Amino acid sequence: MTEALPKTYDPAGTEARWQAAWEAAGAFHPDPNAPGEPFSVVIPPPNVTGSLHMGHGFETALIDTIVRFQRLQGKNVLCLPGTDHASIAVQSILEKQIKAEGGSKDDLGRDAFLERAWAWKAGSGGTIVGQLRRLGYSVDWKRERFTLDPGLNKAVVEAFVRLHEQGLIYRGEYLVNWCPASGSAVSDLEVEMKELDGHLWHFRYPLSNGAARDGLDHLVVATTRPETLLGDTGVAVHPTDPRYAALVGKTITLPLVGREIPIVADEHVDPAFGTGCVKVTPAHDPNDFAIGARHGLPSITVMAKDGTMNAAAGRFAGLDRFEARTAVVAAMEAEGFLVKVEPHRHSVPFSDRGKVPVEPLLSTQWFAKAEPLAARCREALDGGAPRFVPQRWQKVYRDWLTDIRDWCISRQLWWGHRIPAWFVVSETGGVISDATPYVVARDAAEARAKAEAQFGAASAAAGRQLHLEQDPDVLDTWFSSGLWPFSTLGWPDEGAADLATWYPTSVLVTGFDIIFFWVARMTMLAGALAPPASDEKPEEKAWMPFADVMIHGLVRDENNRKMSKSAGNGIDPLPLIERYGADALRFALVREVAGAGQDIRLDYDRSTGSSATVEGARNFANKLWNATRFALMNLGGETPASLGAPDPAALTLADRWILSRLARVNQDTAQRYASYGLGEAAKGLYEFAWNEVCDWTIELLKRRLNPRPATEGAALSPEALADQRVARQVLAKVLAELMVLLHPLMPHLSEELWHGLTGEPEGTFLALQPWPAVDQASLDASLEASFAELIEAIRVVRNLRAVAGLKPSQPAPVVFITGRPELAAVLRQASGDITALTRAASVEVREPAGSGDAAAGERCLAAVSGELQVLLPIEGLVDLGALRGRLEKDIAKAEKEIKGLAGRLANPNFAGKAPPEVVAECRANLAEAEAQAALARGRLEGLA
RNA sequence: GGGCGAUUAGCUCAGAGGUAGAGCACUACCUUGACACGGUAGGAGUCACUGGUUCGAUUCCAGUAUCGCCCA
Repeated sequence: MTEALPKTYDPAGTEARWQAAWEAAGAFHPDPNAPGEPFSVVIPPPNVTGSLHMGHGFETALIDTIVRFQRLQGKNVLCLPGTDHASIAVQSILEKQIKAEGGSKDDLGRDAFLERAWAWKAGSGGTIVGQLRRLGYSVDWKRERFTLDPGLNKAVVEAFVRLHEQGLIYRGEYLVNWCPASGSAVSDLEVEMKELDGHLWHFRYPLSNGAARDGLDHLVVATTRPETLLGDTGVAVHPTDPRYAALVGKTITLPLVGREIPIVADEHVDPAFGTGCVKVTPAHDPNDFAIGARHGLPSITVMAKDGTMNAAAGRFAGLDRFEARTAVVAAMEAEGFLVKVEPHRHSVPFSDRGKVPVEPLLSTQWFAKAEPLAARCREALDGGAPRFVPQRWQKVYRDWLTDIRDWCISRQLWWGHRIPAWFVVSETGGVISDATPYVVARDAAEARAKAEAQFGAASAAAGRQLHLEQDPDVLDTWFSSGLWPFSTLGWPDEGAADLATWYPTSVLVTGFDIIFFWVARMTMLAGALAPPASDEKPEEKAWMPFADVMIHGLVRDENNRKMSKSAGNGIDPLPLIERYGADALRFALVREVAGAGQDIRLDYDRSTGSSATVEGARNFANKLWNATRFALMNLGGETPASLGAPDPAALTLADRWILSRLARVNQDTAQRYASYGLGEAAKGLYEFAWNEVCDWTIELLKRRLNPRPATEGAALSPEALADQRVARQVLAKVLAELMVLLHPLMPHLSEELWHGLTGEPEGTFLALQPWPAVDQASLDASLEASFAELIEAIRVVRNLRAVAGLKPSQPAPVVFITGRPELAAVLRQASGDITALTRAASVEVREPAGSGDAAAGERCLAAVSGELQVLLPIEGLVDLGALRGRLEKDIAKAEKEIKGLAGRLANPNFAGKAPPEVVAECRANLAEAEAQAALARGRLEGLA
């Protein structure tokens, strides 16, 4: 890249080239035995059915920025990618396919179905993994994992067996969330409440045998789900409700069914809702289930697992649950039991995956006991582990871990980790029922051995031969995801090198919507299973799967709506990457994230496919490209290494300024990256690179990089050549170091430009370089302040020229008047720079001549900034009106300031109570504002 | 019902107890030997509302309103 670069940066080719080079070189495939402090991140695995959306893009940008920074810090970094097997999602895709072909999964059978599922996975599954590469993700692709991999299956089985041994997994009959669409139980977390407009039906329930109390021969119950009344086994009222006190203990004859059911008193009933009487259907409602348990009411299930009514529903058997609702209401009305119907808005639980209302259903499932697991996590949190960034999310995590309910982990599906439990079906006549004994084991052989030990003798005595059948169900996908932080590193092999080196991991980066799914379940499972603490790691924290949890917000669409597949409002990152480059997209997303944990809105024009935000980042990339292009045209073929460090004595004011700024930005940026202040890091670098490096430093260096001999054609003086070399040294150092600082955010561009600047060979990577040491000797705050004054002076001159209407090409003499010797010195020292940047015909710096500056009478352009007067003594070209306007504005501004400051100082409380340095500063500002106003007034009069 | 977050320039967002910033958009000028995906200059805000604390509040506290999210 020594030839002149094209004028515009073209990201596509560059990005593809470096991605290929990194991967080919195995640049991100770490050795667990390599030196360097371990730093590890396991990426929350995206769903294997998914394709890349902006949320992944965003999370990837964050994670990759973090791990690239840590790599530059010399850490032994592992970033491990993968996908999860998404039981329900994959199974529903396949079932749809099979149905379209006219078959069913049951025709196919389990083995053929699974074969087909793996074929699907090999084909269209995991496209997302390929798409992630387009972002330049510095993960170790050789360690890529899938939650159904054999190794991970081993971990899942081991985890199940151990948790069962510890009594943390049990089997039982409880009300679970049944998703009729997928034909499986789902966990509480996979249920989403939706507000829907429904009805509240009021039904008359007659007391048994025509009995009447206090003139009442019936109760009125209100329900949103009439079809469940077929399963009612009681009616409940509040114990203190005087209306019904006399009826408690009596019975009701259930309409349509004729069952006699008791009236019970229960605290749970809200006397103010409806009539204050509720029907109790323990088999179809979680609250009723609890009431039923408290009062010993039986549970009658009236629905089958496909959402139709079963035989217990009598004449309604076979109807779909929604048809049954209509039919039951009609029958109640016909028989005179319908009192009234009111419109009613209520929450209906929906299955996340199936998109249909879930049915609370009594069924036998496997559960993980949550409380003991959660308790250990809460204790760890009291000790500060894990550390949440931003901290407020830890409350969400803690609240969820408090009053937690048991986790239903079995799924009636085929695609997934089959539950390692074997039923001893020979004990129950070949069928699996709630009463069938079982053993939990690592494989069939172990199961048989355990069964022999437990049941062999009794069976033999009864003349039976032991027969085992494995539970057909699989485990919740999240159960395997919950093991991800250690199952991917080789657990349960506790001697695995990866596990020893990189567990616990350093940070988990994920969205707040996933705190329960991943964060909490990972910590809970780790609490029971993770490898024991090693000597170096404090006991109480060693099992915690990650030290830090960085929570990010969601990416929203241009209308601030959550992007979702069903709403169809997702913004596809891939076209944006093609259009602007992966670096631009990454930078844009990270730069927007300064308010950590806050949602970000990505502007996007759907008609053109453009995004101003990403375009801005692309422009920034192009700016860096051109700055480097400029450098390559001006470094005379030299590199930072061949040029060496500049002699401090030879540096100009501007040189020392930019080197001080560079050191400071290096320091700040490293601190921000390390503490997850990624947005701030991006913003800081953007401002530094564009404003300080490009707008000022490069402009100031131009003259020195291309010195003009005193006379046309003459040789350059030795001084000019020496200064040119200093200018080259400064430019090369600043740009090359800037590329390192930017690398975590814009890996491809920085890699490309760093190679251009340093001339390093292809096989060397910026990605693996050490972070440059902060040059402490260069830090100089007072110098930075002086330089800011110089910049201000130049701006005043430019403003004056613009206000007066001078053509940019027209030279004009510049006179500075200031009473501050140190400012005068800076201006004199920089007069060459001022000439270059303001088209000055000449630059003169002088002190105010006594009271009422003699120059005041001169007819010239004038402006006042603080204690600095700037004059442009020229005749005939002046827009006097505009100039007066400018001065009047200066005066007004100064007067406003004077008013405010004087008012404050006049308040005796201020002088008495405010800190002395604030008062002093206030006085100084007032003096300066007064001086400025006086000078500007003098100038204005001089114009008259 | 409980909790959390947001409300600052036309738009998207920073910010901090001492009189407000950036990017985009806008206006004027500039095809200047890195870059028009650029440069220079400029205009633009009662910091949602009401109280309180304070010498001083846009910033801290309380309440209100609107929007969004989580939990029940």
